[in-house]
Amino acid sequence: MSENIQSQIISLIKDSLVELEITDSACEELQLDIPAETRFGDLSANIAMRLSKALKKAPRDIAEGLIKSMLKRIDKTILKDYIKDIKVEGAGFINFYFSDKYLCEQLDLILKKGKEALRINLSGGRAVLIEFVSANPTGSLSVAHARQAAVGDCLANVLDFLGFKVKREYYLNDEGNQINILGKSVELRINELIGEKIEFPENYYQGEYICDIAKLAKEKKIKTEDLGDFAANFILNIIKKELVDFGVRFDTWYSQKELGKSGKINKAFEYLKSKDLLYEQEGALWFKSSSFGDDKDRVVVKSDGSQTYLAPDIAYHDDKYRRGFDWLINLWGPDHHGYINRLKASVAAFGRDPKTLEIVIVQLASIFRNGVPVQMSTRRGEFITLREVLDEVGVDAARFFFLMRRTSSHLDFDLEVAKKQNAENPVYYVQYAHARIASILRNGEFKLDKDADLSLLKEKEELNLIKKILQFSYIMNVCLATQDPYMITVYLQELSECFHKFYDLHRVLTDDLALTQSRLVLIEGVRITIATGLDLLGISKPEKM
RNA sequence: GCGCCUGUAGCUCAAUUGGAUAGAGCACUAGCCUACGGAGCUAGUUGUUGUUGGUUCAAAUCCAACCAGGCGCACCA
Repeated sequence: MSENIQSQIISLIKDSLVELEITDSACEELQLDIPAETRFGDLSANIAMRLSKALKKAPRDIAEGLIKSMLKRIDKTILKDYIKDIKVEGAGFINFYFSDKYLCEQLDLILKKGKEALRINLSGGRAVLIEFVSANPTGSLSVAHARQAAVGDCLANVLDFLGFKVKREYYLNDEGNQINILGKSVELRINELIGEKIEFPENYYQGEYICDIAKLAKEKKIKTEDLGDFAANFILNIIKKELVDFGVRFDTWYSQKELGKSGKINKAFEYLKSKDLLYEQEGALWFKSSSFGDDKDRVVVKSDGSQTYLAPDIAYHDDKYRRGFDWLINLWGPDHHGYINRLKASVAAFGRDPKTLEIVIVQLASIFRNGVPVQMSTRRGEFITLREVLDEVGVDAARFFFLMRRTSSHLDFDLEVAKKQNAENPVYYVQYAHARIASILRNGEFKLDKDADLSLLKEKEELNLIKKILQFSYIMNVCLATQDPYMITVYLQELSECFHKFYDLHRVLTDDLALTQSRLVLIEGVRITIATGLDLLGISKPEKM
């Protein structure tokens, strides 16, 4: 749906409100919705209902008055050719009906400009940094990380499509407690290899991979004090490979160790001290986060002199802004939600608007096999990994399934369903539509003619298909507003359904040359839209299956 | 105890961020191949939206309380 026609309609309504001398706060935020059902038109305004109380008039009467005023003026505007009808329906909705001419022009635009016609710039020139996954380099990526990777990558694609300057970043926790324990875990396994009898503590890393790293470290004669770094580096390379194989790339890998060396943490502390936001108590150094909405103040330097995780994080997020980003998006697992307030407090402490830091909590995914939950235990190192899911169902199905549900909702991922090649599996349903169109376009007889007469498209299914295509930009708006790309998967299933229905009722390739050419244009428009959506999801768009 | 998330058809989930008769798929039943890909389509059945109040012209959606499930609540990361 072009932004243009929406704003045209909104100014038409506004002019009518002025003419009728209606003023109310409700008039300020005029908004158009896409009705749930096509029989209620193509765009709908609820302004009459919202004005009802203030004006002490029935919504339908207000709507009638507005429509009368609009119809009087519409001939002088560009909408004359694009709006077929304006009707009051239901409780007082004002429904706008597109003309066939409008639909044809929009389809024509998509054919001539390709996916560029679907693009709208909503960025306002903003630069956004999306930080996601950021898993500690102490083991393979889990399915929880996998979902974060899929959501973050897709969200970045969407924001990029909408004109934002987007960078993807992985914060690398390459020093501290976890790395020390990792090093000690490897050290113990080496001792075991030498033949010593060991007791392996429960909080050490249990996985088989620790033994593999121990063997390698022993061969390479890595010094004991370097074992942590060696293991972390080794595992990081595994993680990088897993992400590449999942189709997720990062622009920057931000090392915590480097951050520590840079002196930026001390500088951040100095700033906070100058604002009187740090104080000592019981031998520890505290950040006055409660002054900025946190439940209580937080320790940044422990009484033993070491830093908590918050210390580098404060400097890290200050640094993100200093690098020129005006919007930060962090994707976190649900176990970190208690951390949101203190980090936002740190942003506010530097005089920045905490709203420019968006924390997206990505809920967990549960893995099922034929409806039976697959048990996971991170402690024993026996969890299902991204690698296992990829090996079993492939990139396309894995990405689609991780993106199929609202990000804030739990997700049930059934490995057997993801492998099925039928209608139960939505990724195949969508890809099948794309392949089917590609197959028709490949026919040896008719070529795509960009100047086809689109006014021949008159069937209900044909017009519905165009209308569905035009909803694409609306979906983009919702993804931006919610910072959640999942709706693309829902939309693509709906668009594919519209296509399959059309396909079943109407032949594309017929004896009627003109009609054939217009229908070829129609399905190419559908193909471009599906392809654009699949690109955003990071899923292949097969010509054949 | 406090905080966050969730609760919609037998199952998995939608519902255009407060709109019109709450919709899809699976499953079940009955149909559609001398047709561009049947990996598809058509028709039928399925509801006290966890409960009770409140706000609103309008509530699955917002607010309050309660019920049930998940996850947090460190001088761990």
